[in-house]
Amino acid sequence: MNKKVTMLELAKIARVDISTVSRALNNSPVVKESTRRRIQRIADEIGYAVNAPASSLRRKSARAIGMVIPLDQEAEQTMSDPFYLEMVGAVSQAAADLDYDLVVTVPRDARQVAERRLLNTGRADGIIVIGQAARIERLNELAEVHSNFVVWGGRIKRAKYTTVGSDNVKGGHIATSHLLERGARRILFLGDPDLPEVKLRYDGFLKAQKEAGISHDPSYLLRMNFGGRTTYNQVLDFLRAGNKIDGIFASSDLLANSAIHALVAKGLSVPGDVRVVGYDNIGQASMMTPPLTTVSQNISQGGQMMVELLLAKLEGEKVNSRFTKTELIVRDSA
Amino acid sequence: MNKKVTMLELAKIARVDISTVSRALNNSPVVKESTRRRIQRIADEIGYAVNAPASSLRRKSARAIGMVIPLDQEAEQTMSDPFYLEMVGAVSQAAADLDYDLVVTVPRDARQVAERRLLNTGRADGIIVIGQAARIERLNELAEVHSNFVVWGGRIKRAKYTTVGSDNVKGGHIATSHLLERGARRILFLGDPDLPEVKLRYDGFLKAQKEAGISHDPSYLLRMNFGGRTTYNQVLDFLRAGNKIDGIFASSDLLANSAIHALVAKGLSVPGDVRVVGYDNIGQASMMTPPLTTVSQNISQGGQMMVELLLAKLEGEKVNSRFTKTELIVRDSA
DNA sequence: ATGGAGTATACAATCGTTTGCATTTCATGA
DNA sequence: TCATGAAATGCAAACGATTGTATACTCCAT
Repeated sequence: MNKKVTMLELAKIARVDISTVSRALNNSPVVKESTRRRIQRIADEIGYAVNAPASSLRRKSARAIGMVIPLDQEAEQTMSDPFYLEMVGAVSQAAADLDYDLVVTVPRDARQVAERRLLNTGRADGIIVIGQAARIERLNELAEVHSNFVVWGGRIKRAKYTTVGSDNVKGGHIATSHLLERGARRILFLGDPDLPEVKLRYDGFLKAQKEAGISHDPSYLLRMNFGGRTTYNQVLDFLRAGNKIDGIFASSDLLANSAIHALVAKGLSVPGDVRVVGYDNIGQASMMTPPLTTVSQNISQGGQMMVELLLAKLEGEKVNSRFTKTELIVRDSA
Repeated sequence: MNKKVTMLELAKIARVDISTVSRALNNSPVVKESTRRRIQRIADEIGYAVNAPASSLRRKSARAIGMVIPLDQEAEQTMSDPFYLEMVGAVSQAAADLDYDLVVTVPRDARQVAERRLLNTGRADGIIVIGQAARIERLNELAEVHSNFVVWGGRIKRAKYTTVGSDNVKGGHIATSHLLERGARRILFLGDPDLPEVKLRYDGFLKAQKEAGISHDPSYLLRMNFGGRTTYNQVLDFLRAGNKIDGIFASSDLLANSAIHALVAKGLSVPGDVRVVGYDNIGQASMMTPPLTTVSQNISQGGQMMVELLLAKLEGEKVNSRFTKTELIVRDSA
């Protein structure tokens, strides 16, 4: 049904050797400019496109990068965080700019070794892994065999691989300072400090208050996972217990949204009575109604950095910095 | 750095011909069971994995399906809708189950012909396109050249390709009935009826009210795009203008969330004074605090259906039904 | 004219699998 | 023991591109 044009046919039409066609299409400087253009024109006319598998086989490079999005146990929850899709988009575009395709894998359970498979089968030249959470050891193992992968996530001492992410301590610091500058003194923290990234944000949270000379009540911390299924009730209970707050730093925008709902339900106004700052700057944040003040992770920049770093590694460059920071910005809604 | 084990080496170790190895790994019935197991064991030991490009070249099949997520102009907005990522996850898993990889492309502008490229280069055997919105004509053109693609979206008369999606009219009907059954009489619709899917939901919305003998005031429709950047203010203005409502049917969960914020800001309680129903059942909905009542599209099932349908087409089966419906469920928060 | 330095193109090997066909191995019955 | 068919394995030709090396072609200086 589908006519498969091969390079050989194209060569015949152009009355040159197939090797010349190949060089022409790959912009080799040795082919004369006029021939190159002629060949290119014919290619467009007959709708020829280089066969990827053949090219990959010969080149020993798939011109594709793999992306692994682990979901661990709480598949549903993690999945629903818009952050991930924004990252897929950012990486896809950055890859496309460099003429690479993106092979996405969403391993069902963490035990799978999706990364290894992608690399060993030669389907991808390198891998981008989103999030390390509970997989640090596994990634360390992988690092001993393959070096061509980059991980999105916070900087972790014992990680033996290249990481890209924002400076979470700084992010927590910025968010908290934002609240302090606006007069908040009794700030509640939302998130699970057992998660590495959240822990760092919490550190920044504490640091900012210490610097400002504010004494922080350690009970002003509500542990909850990223999903936020329980956030609403937890916050409500916290308020009902008589705790007074004038600020909330939520470790994700999802949690912030839920928290705002709870505050309003309790008759508090945002940001009148309580100021709320989120984290991530998922695209939704800016349209969240009212817009949410959040710490931006510049996801698009992060995706681009990961792709560039990965390709640099593939080309054998020594990537000296093991950790690269993306920009952080407070997007204020006020 | 990376030792590349080839099938030939594996064959030597196993002291058989490379062709036997190939057949063994592909579970050909002609190789003796004992040899098959022996070869498999050795393969595991030395960590051999079939080289994908070579296999694809020879087989003339990439064992990969492409997924195109068009973002049109309002890239940001569309992108932030969690629906898309859930779909990526669903398709990825369905594909993985059938041993296919997933190549994701997020074309920057709608003018690109990402689908064609993926197919022509042989990088993907078939394509899944998410959303048709403004691209119906382009997809119709594509359909004349390639038949191996499936589109997610509402059923549209002039579409000449295979579509999978939920029954949007029915969905709108279900949502509206849900509100009516609970006593709502003055229901506001949120969404842009210029979008095909939304139009159908609106039709269902009208139909349900007509059946119930409720006269619907056509001014109870706030046009807004999926992004929902303006939803909060639009709803607030609508209320301030003195319009009374006791129900809202939002054509997406994002809009519903914004609407709830606006209602609460106006001093109305949800669902006490106004009942709100969303659409999509993005994972977030159930944890949206308070949980949102929404019409579920069963995204996971939808993704699976698309993959199965696509593979059936690839195998030449005549896919008779041009439109396949996924299940619809009202997830009630009450 | 002719040699030589470039420049442009052609030849042919190769990448790692899969698969049609030929060949060997094996068990079985005569 | 040997022919015989079936079962298991081996041989070799693809698949469609890329690339090192060899050849042909230009153009100019002698």
